Amino acid sequence: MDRIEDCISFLIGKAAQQIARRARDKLAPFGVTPVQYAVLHALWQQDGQSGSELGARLAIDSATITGIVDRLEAANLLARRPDEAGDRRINRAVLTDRGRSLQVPLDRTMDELNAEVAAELGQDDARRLWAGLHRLGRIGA
Amino acid sequence: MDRIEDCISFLIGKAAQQIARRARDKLAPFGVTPVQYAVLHALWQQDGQSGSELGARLAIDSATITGIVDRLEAANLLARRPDEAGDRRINRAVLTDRGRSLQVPLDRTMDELNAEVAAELGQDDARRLWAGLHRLGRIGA
DNA sequence: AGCAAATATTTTGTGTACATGATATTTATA
DNA sequence: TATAAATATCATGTACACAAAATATTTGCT
Repeated sequence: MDRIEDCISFLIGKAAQQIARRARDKLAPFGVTPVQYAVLHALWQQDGQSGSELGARLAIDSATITGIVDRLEAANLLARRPDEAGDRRINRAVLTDRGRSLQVPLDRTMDELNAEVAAELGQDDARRLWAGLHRLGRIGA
Repeated sequence: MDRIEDCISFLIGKAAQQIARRARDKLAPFGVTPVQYAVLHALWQQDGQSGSELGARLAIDSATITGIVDRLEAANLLARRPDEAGDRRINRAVLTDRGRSLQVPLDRTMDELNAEVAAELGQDDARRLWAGLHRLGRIGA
C-alpha cells in the first residue's frame, strides 16, 4: 500500500464520515441523529418492534440498540411498552405522537441528501455506487 | 425514502462497517486497529510528525488523535518527543523499533484486504467504486 | 416438574468521532 | 513591548459500535 487513501478501509471510512456529517447537519434541527433516524424509519414501517427485531432489521448490535432507544425515549419520540402477548423479556418500542409526526419532514430531509449526492456524482455513477455499496454491505452478512 | 437501505447515509455506513470489521479482524493479531494502522502508515512515510500534522494528513480531529497516539504509545509502537526546533506546543510522534518493524506485515495484510474486496467486486466495478468513494470523501473537504 | 438451552435486554469496558472549551505557547501587530 | 490572534494539545461530554458478561425469562427435553 503506497497511499493510505487507496486502502479500502480508510477510503470507505472517510467517505462514510463525510456523508454522516452531512446527514447529521441536516438532521440536527430535529434533534435526531442518523442512526436514530434509521430506528424511527423502521418503526414508521412497523410500530411496536422489540429491541432484537430492530437490531435484526437494521444490523445494529443489541447493546447499541439499548442506548439508541434510551435516547429516543428521553426525547419523547417513543416509549418502551411491555409485550402484549406477555413475553416479559421483551420491550416494545412504540412511537409517540411526536415520533410519528417526524416521519414526513425527516424522510423528506434524507431524500434531499440522497438527491444531492446523486446529483454530485451524476445519475449513472450514483447508481453504480449504490449497487457497489449494497454488495459490500451484504458480503459479511 | 421507502427502504432505509437506499438511504445513502445508512447504506454507506453499513458498507463501511463491514469493511471495518474485516480490517479489524485481519489486524487484530497485531494488536492494532484500522485507525491506528493509518497513523502508523503516515509515520512510516514520515516519522516524527506532530499531532496536528497527523490530523491534517489523515483528516482526523485533533482531539481524536490524542487518544489514538495515547494507545499507540501504550502499545510501545511510538513515543512522544519534544519538537527539536523548540516549539513547546508540539509533541512529535516517533516510531519505536517495534512500530517500524510492523510496516511490512501490516502493509501486506491491508493489501490482502484490498485484493479480496476487489476480487469480490470484479476489477472493473472495483475501480469504479474506488473512484466514487474518492469523490465522496473529497466533497466536504 | 425440573433443568439445560435459547432468547431478550442491559451493563460494562474499549475504541473511535466530534463539539466545545481550557491551557500553554508562539506569532503578528499596534 | 504589550497584547491580540493563531496554533497545538488535552480535557470533557455525547453518541455510536462491539465484545463479553450478567440477568431475567421462556422453551424444550427428559
